[in-house]
Amino acid sequence: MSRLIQISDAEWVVMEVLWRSGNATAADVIAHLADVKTWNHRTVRSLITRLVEKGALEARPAGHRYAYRPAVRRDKCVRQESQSFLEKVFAGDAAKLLVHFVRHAKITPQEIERLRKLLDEKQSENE
Amino acid sequence: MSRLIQISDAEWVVMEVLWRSGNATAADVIAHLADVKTWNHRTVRSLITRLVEKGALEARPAGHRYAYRPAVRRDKCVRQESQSFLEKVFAGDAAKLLVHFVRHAKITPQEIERLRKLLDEKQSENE
DNA sequence: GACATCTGATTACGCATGTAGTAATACGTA
DNA sequence: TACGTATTACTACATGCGTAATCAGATGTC
Repeated sequence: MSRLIQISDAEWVVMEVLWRSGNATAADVIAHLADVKTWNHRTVRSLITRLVEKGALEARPAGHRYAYRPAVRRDKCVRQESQSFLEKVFAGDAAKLLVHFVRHAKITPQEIERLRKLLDEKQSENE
Repeated sequence: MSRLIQISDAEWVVMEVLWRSGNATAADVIAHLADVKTWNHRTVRSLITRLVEKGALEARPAGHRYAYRPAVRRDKCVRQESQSFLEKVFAGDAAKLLVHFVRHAKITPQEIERLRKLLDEKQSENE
């Protein structure tokens, strides 16, 4: 029964702050984003409001303002975004996607090693 | 000077047809999509028109109608889409993305083998 | 040649998104 | 207590997107 929540690019940036801090006021979020984005503080508040309407954030009264916190788990949203990207661009074929990123992405030798191990695990699961 | 062209989900489906056939009339595209999508033919024509406006398709007169063909390479669009997805969801960290998909995706043993080889190549490039 | 049909051009329309502005209210400070 | 300030609520507005409809001209068909 898990409703599908679409989180836009700009909203995602806000969610990242909340996923990291777990709990914050609008002012906190605005402060965190000041380094990263040139958004007007009203813009950030609008994004927060929309995220609450969408059910991605939860607003609890805290004094005369709200404390916001995520109402959806990050990993779930990541899976959902990943899935729709996979379907749009690689026709649902994860192997093609992996080939693409292995080819075009910058990866360190350590990361390559890590991936190799993951592939091993994956293979043993299959057996 | 390569302009950034945004191709929406629905438009991408149309582009796939043109990338495959290389050259087609609107009627051809509509026919190809009939199996896959329930779109009204007017919808498909609208999408084609928008793609021409965006510069993603090229329309050449062919008799009393147009023949359309891609004006942008698929691999370039794939890279662009991949890059923005990577940045949105994995903060630009390709290794994290790869870990995610290796973990969550269905991959056959053959594909795992293929990826292993690609990692080998990648590693030797690094040296 | 008359009429149905195909095509492209133009228009529509509601919802999402990026990016705020304004109004109302509560608070803290001089 | 008066006033500037923070906060939320509501409103705005252009653009993009999904999904067509309408209009006008070219074509094929009987």
